[in-house]
Amino acid sequence: MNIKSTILAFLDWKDLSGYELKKYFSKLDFIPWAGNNNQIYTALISLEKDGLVSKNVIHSENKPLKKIFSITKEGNDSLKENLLISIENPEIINEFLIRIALSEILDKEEIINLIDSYQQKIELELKSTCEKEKRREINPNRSDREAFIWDMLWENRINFYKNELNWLVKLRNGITNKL
Amino acid sequence: MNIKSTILAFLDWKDLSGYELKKYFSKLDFIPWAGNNNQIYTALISLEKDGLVSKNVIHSENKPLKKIFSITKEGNDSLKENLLISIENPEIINEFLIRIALSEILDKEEIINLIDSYQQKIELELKSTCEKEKRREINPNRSDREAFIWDMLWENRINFYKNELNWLVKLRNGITNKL
DNA sequence: GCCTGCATGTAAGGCGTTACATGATTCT
DNA sequence: AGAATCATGTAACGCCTTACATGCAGGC
Repeated sequence: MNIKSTILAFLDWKDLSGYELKKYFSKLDFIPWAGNNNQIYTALISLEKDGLVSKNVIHSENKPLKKIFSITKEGNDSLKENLLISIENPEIINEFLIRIALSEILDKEEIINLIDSYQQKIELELKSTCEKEKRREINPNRSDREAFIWDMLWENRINFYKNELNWLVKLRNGITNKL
Repeated sequence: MNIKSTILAFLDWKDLSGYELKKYFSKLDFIPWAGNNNQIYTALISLEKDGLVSKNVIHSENKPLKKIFSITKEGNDSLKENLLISIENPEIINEFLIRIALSEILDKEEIINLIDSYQQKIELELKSTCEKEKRREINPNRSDREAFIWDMLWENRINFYKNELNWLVKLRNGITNKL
């Protein structure tokens, strides 16, 4: 799944402008290209060139011009194809793990401080994700199945943070008791 | 934590060549720059230029030349500084989540197939990580504390996969019962 | 008067991967 | 004889982020 297929899938839900896509992406935790307009605008140009989306320029009074994109038949075929091929493994880049892996040089207090600040960060993330889940600002909600899947997406992320916090307690206790 | 600090931390453990660093990185799941020699070799050149590491070229008989790098006093200071500043949040890029988020276009069977192939992938990853944990090929083991931390690193990754599998069961059941 | 939001886009650069290139030795 | 491992490095490219650039409208 690259950014182009993701844009196609959103346009399959409803017609959107680059600006709207950017906003949506930044509000959904499971989408990695958060708030990056360069990629979104250039992807849209490329998708249009390939005939996978069509553009409709809207001039409203008292409003800046807006370019609304729609998915085409070819775009739909391309999306379906990309959804079904080659699943990649999840990429977890947790720089905290690298840090404590290499922390032999630090003394006990410094490591405990590191753990505590990471824990605070995760608690904040958990809180923020829970709030987003409650608000559910963006939600296609086209079927029971889709609603269920989107609930499960939030649950996945929330579980991750909760598990991380449990693991941190064990880590902190272990280190406190050593030496 | 960037690749330079990570290299410094390994050299703080023991003197290593670029080739050895590359091998170590590829065997440790928590290090993201797996098996990328370009970055390692160029980082070493840059670290040497900045005086953070020193180089020792070894010509053994019947063996290719080997450039062994050691950490300097300045490198040690830089490492300690970098270990203590600015923790980043974990980055989780799970393209499977994007896929099912956008899967309204697919029929039930196709989604179930997607879930099953992702589950198989995670099971394989879990198995592979468990094997690596048992072997513990790379393990500085300089203190009880460090040994404990490295055990916890493996546990962190293994927990992630197990939680993902539990979540997948719930997801699959939910979708099976819908429609 | 200033900040935020709407709305478009471009430029520069960093980070990371894949592939290329070379050459010796050791294992099968 | 051929494959794998040891060991070094370079080139090209793609992905992604940050910053820059513009302009209007509405709220404080």
